[in-house]
Amino acid sequence: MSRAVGRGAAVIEGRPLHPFDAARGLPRRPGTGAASRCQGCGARSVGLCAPLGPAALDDMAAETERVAVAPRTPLFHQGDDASHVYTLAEGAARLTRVLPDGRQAAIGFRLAGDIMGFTPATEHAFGAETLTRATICRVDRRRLDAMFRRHPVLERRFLELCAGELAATQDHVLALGRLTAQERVAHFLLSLAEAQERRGRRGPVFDLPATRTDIAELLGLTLETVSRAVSALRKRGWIKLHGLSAFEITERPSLAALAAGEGGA
Amino acid sequence: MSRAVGRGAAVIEGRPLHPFDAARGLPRRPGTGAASRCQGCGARSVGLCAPLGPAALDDMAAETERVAVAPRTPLFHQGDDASHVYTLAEGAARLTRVLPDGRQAAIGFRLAGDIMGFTPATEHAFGAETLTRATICRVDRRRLDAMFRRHPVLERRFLELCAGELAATQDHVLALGRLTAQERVAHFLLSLAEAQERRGRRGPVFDLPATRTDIAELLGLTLETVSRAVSALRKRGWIKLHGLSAFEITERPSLAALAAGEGGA
DNA sequence: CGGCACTTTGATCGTGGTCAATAAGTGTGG
DNA sequence: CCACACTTATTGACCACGATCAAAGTGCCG
Repeated sequence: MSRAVGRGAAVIEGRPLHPFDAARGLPRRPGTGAASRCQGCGARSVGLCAPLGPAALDDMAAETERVAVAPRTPLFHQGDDASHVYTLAEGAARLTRVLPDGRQAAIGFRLAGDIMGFTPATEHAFGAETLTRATICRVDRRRLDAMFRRHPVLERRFLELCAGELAATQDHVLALGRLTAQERVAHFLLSLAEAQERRGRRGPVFDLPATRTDIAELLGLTLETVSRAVSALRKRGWIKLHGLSAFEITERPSLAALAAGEGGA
Repeated sequence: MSRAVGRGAAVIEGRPLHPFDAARGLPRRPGTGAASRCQGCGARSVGLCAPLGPAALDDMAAETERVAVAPRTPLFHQGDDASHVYTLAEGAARLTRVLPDGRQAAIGFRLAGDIMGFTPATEHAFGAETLTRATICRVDRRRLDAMFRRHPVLERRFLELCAGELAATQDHVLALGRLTAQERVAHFLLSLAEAQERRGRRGPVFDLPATRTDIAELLGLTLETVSRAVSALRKRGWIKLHGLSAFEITERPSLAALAAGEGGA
């Protein structure tokens, strides 16, 4: 339907990154062993391929394209043919929907190991774009169906991931419907920190792979309100900022209580 | 964790309805043919058992308890053991979450054919309660896993339903995050009408199986705001009310435009 | 017909949105 | 390495939508 990426290939650190649609032309390197194996999912407990054995992993890798993508690059748009399913191997991305009048909302953020764009429908109900530099695994939808037949455990895994996403999205509904601006921001920071901890991040400082505008679009607020809420949390001494793209939680219990809505309305 | 139902069995039309936990003591009538078959799911395109053949349906029926439930009856609570999966065969229900301070939000409404309470986690992340009189099919989680092995198509069906719920929930996120009160109410009425049409309802009048408070808790508003929004739509001549539990859409295009957010807010 | 739950409508208040100006952080070229 | 340009964040002043508090109205049941 729409071109996912502009003309010129983005360049970072002197190495050309593949704007996503260019990957269409890449030679699919069929299973040549460990080198082609999808590290991003195979290596972790969060990923799609977590339950697969080595042989199945190689089979999977043969069906998968692995591509580096520049920050702020659309992977697919709302309304596009749902011809592929994506796994985020590294980096951060967000899923967005647009209203006819141009208002935009982010449905959720995705980190390494998360799947994106899996749907039984024929077209994507939302768009996806990277927030940071990222590595993406892409599988053709029809090849994936064939994989399901060869490795039934994979279908079970999809079901688990899908149910997990559903739970996360329901949590988001609760936050949007019932939490105040400051509570939502606390909730967001905390869940971002927890997601990074689940992925093995150590130490007190977490990545903040999003601008105030990104956060606002996720939380149903404006960028000014997000900024005010962050400032308030900082002044209370509950969080600390390190530059623009990192933060630290200094009073987790207080932040958690606020995020859970224990402030009394 | 918590008792789902109070002591006395609710009685409607002189016939005792089973408060849900009482069903635990009911004899499970194993597959005695068509009479025990789960009509609620087997008969429609929306249900869990839609893709099953007659033999598989009987097998399924043997594993399923079918129970009539009174209006406003909790089926399970947030935090309960996720020991069963439920299908709504008739009637309407809602899924709710509560915050520690007592604020309550509805995650979504469910109509005939929808599944409730399916999760890979060990406990329910939300509670479910009927809005109207309803008929529920209940399957033990472990028996369901066994069913998955006997009828792989069933797992695929669960995946589809799960993905469908995810899409609906994401839509809800968009509505909560970006639509005004009136737009949300328009969106709600329209999607309720569409859900009933998908289930075969004919004619211009739709059930409204929810009070203003129910709708408010679903849309992240107060009951007064919902009432005002409904009145406004009525005064514009876009909808009509028929008593307290039915409504009619008289200007669908206008309502749809509003619900989609084309008002340029 | 009476009682009750739900709904509607009104008046006032507060959170967060909007518009606007300043400050901090980041990247680039001299 | 510093200066400049640009992006992103912060803070302030004001306003509007929806929340809150309160009272009257309507439909539904016994």
